[in-house]
Amino acid sequence: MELLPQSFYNRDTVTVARDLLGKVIARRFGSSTHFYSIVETEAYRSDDPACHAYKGKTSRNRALFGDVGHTYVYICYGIHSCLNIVARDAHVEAGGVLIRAVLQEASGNRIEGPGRIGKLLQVTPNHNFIDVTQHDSELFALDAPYIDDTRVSITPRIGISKATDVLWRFVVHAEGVSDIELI
DNA sequence: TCCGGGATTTAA
DNA sequence: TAAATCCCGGAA
Repeated sequence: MELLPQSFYNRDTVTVARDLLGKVIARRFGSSTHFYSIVETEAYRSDDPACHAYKGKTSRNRALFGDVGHTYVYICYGIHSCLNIVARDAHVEAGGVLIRAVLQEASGNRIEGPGRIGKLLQVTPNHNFIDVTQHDSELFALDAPYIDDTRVSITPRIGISKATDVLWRFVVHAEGVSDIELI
């Protein structure tokens, strides 16, 4: 499998969130590497009140302003480390895609919830600024076939109180399951 | 130094 | 549906 190039992330954050579905996150643990395909994402842009970067750069969110294709990890509710990949085009100052659910390739298990993913991948705020376009990084992302629209639900983002109208959450479901059952 | 927000989780 | 949870950024 091929690494996703930096140009993949240098597009509108919402587009990248959509296109990241089905792509593979690889986590290197010493000599072994584990692979997870992404099945749920949300987009956050600095022109969006729900984004951490909405009020400008701070020491917590500064990774969102950094190079695209790098990680942004933040702590939520004091305990959960949540993983994002920085992605934006030139229209915004900052932006990233939150990884909300993955499929563990080895077992086929679906892991839902950004906090659980942080735990599973053992990421911490020390894992900010990791370049996921580099094969030797602890975390990197690989290309995979595009997931057809018929298998994707598009919904408002969850867990937030601002900008709940935009449809910036993308969820992959199995074939043959209707959107209505899932939303 | 201190206060409170917070892109969650879990249990009932 | 509601309560627990607690670190850390940002302001004072």
